[in-house]
Amino acid sequence: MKSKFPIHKLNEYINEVSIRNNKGLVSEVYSVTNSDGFIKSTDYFDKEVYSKNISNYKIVEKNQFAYNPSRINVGSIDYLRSETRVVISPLYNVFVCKSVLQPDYLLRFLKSRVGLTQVKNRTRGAVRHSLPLDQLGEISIPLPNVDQQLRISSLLSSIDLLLSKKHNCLQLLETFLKAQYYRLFGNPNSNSRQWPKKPFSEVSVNENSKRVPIKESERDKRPGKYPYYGATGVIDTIDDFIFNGEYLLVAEDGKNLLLKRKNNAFNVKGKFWVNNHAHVLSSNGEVNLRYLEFFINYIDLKPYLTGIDQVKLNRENLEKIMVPIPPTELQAEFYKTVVLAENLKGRIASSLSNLKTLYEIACTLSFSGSLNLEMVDISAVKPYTGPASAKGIGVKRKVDQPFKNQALSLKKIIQSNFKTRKFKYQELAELLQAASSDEHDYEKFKRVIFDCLKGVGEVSLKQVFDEKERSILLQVSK
DNA sequence: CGGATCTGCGCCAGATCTTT
DNA sequence: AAAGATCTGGCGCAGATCCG
Repeated sequence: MKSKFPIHKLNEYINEVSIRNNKGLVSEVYSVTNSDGFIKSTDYFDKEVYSKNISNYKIVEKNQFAYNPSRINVGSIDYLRSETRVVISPLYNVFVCKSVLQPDYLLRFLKSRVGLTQVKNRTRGAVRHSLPLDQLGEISIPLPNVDQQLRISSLLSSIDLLLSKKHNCLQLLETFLKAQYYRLFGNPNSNSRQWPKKPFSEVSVNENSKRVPIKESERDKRPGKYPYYGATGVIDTIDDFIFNGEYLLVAEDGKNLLLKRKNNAFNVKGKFWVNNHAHVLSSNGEVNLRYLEFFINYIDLKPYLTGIDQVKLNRENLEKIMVPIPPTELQAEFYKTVVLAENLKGRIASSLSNLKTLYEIACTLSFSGSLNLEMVDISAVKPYTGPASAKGIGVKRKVDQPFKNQALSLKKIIQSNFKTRKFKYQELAELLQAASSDEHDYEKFKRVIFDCLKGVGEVSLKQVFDEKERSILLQVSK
């Protein structure tokens, strides 16, 4: 990895934390997922998936990191942002950063292309690719001073903010369309406007027979520009097409028919391929295809679903659905709104994809140290000031290296300890960086220490090798 | 004995097989 | 061949097993 910043091994700046919930003081159970990071377990899963007894769970505090060793390669890592403590399953590894390494900077690095490559290279195991904490520690990270880290974080998070605002715009448009549908047609479930009804089979042409599933390995051999559709959207691309024109696709199976996290009916135009998980429908002129699409998305499909284990909307049941038929003019009015909204959605989506590219570029340039970050305003940013005390909240199973009081100045620490104190190179590097210096070479340490010891009488400074720690220490003695 | 690591379960979504 | 049923691998977890 190339960078203008000094490169360091991560293990110099992180310490494992393993504090259990033995006293049962923490009841908020979280998970760390690849899509949402830290999230309340019951918000992510439909039911309680965690143990009834959570006394062995690990307690996580604000700014501490947690990751799933078998899932970090797909992004299951995050640091806790909330003020309140939470507990997570003991399978997670929990660690804390020293103050010279800002959590947000570290997270963005580990999720960047160059960070993720290192993560993937260090995982072990054949079936489960697992990354133990000591291997995470072997990762090299470009480490500028705290000020620079904050600027990089701030720059990247401002792009993130724009991305989420664009996502919100897309959501708003969805809400707007639903409101428009209800305004024009009333409630689709109860047919509150009492429009005349026809079965689905009479208002569309089913073209399921033309579908062809192609297995993934085959698709890999046939790369191309045509989208390949599954139950709820594009899942791949391929070198050929079997449909050409405007169609309505309706999911045939999958839990999404109940959960509705994505649309079950969607409009597709142009040349494309469909596997055997979506019904393919074209218009027979009875109703506007787009009206039909939104109708399917807004109604409750539960009465039409079969399958005990695997949820399914088979063709027979789909064709039984009674579709209210509002006047053609109203359908045309709705269609006009849909086209306008989608035009807007398309423009937002393309700027979203540009923004994602921008984020990637900003990431690469930031970590390589080739951006001038003076323009980034960090006056409102509160830097992370190091690990908090975990006293009294649980039982520590593993004793960590005690952290030094960062509030004390380097000079005070050295002066008050000079008689017997030994200083680890790393400890000094940390203190020096905390004092916002980005230099940390051995000669500088000596100068700083001699500076600090001025006026305390005659002292000597020598290097000793610590057998136990297997590292070189600086010893100050009279 | 306690912490680290491995194994397997339930669930999901897409892939593939079986029946009509 | 179409429709439906079953299989498969990935995910996130719990609990068993391993090991110093």
